[in-house]
Amino acid sequence: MSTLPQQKIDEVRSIFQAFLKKRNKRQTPERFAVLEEIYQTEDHIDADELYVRLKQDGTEVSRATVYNTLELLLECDLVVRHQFGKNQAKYERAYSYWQHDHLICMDCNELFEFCDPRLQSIQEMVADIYEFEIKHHSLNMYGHCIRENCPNRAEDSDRDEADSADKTTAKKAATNEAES
Amino acid sequence: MSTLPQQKIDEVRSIFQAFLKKRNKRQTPERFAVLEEIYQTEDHIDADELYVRLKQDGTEVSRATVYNTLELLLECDLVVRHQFGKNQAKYERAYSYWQHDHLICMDCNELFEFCDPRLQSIQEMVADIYEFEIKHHSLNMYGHCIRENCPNRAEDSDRDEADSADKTTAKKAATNEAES
DNA sequence: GTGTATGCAAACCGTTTGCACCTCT
DNA sequence: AGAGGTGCAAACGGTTTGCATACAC
Repeated sequence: MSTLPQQKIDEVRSIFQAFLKKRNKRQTPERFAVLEEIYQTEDHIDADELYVRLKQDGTEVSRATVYNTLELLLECDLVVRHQFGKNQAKYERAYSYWQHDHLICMDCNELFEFCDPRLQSIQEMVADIYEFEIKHHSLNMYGHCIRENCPNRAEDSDRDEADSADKTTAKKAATNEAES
Repeated sequence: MSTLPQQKIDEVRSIFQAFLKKRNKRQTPERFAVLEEIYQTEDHIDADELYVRLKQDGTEVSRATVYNTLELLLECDLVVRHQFGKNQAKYERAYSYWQHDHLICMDCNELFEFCDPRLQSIQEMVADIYEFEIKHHSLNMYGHCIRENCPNRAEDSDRDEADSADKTTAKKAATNEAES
C-alpha cells in the first residue's frame, strides 16, 4: 500500500536535492528520511506522528529536525500543510498529486478529498480583482457524514437540540443569499 | 465606525439571551460584554485583542471567560472563528453578516474578503456526492498583494524562484476594490 | 441558598529556540 | 577545516484547567 515506486522516490529526492543545493543547504540523511517518510504516507500526517514513525523506522531524529525539514519541504512545494483546526496541522506529500480540497466530518474527524475545477476559476478571478498573486488556497468544508460507523449516525436526536432553534435563524439568513 | 445601531445590539443580545436560557446558562454581564465587544468590531479580532479591549472598556474579565464565552457564541452561531495560520485564530461577528471568504497576503497579513456564489453550488454538490450535511466551510486564499505599503512591494527579488511557474497567474489589472 | 461563572495563575501542548556537538561539503 | 545541521531540553505562546470566590437564579 504505502510502497511507493522507486522511480517516484528518486524523482522527489532529486528535486529536493536540487532545491537544497540552490539554497546552499546540506543534504543530510535526516532530511531525506523525512522526505521519504512523508511520501510513504498516503494520507495526512502531523509532525509528531511523523517523528514517531521515523523513530520506529530506526532513524534518529529530533522533533526540531522534523519541523525544520518540513519547513524546507513546504518551501519547495514537495509538501503541503493543512491547518484543520486549532491544533490540527497536518502535512501531505504534494508532488504530482493533484491539488484537492477537504471535507471533514465534525463527529468522527474523517477526512475526504474532493476537487472542483470551478475553484480554479474562482481563484483566478479573485486574483484578478484584488491584484493578488495567489500562491495557494485552502478550502475545508465541515459537516456531518452519514456513514454507519460515524458517531453521528444516530442523527441529531438529542445531542444539541438546544441550538436547533437558532438554526432557524441561521437557515433563514442563509436562504436569501442575495441579501448582500 | 464601530458604532452599531442599538437595535442590532438588542437583537443579538436577545438571541444570546434565548440561547443561554435554553442551555440553562447564566446571563452574566461578562458574557454580554464579550458579545457586544465583538459586534462593535467590524473586522476580525483574536481572543487576546478582545481581552485587551474589554479591559480598556473597563470590563473586568479574564482570558478564561473570554474563551469560554467565545465558545458559547460560536455554538449559537453569533460568532464565527477563522483559523488563518498556525497561531492565527480570529473571531468575527456573524449574525446578519453575509458569509464570505478570505484572501490573505502572506507578506503583510492584510485580510480581504470576497464572495463567490459558485462556492455555494460547489458546497451543495459536494454534500450531495459525499452524502454530507455540510455546516460551514472555510476558504482561504494565500498570496502576495501588490500594494505599495506591502513588504512584498519589492517583488520576487531572490527568495525562491523555484516555483515561479504559477506566478504567471498574477496580473496587473486596474480595478481596485481595496477598502479599509 | 445553591450551583454555576468568574478571575487568577498554573498547566497544557504543539512548535521553536539555544547550545554544544557532529557532519556534510 | 569550517559552515551549517543536529539532538536535546528548555522556552514559547495561545489556549485550557483547577480552585476558591462571587454572583445569577
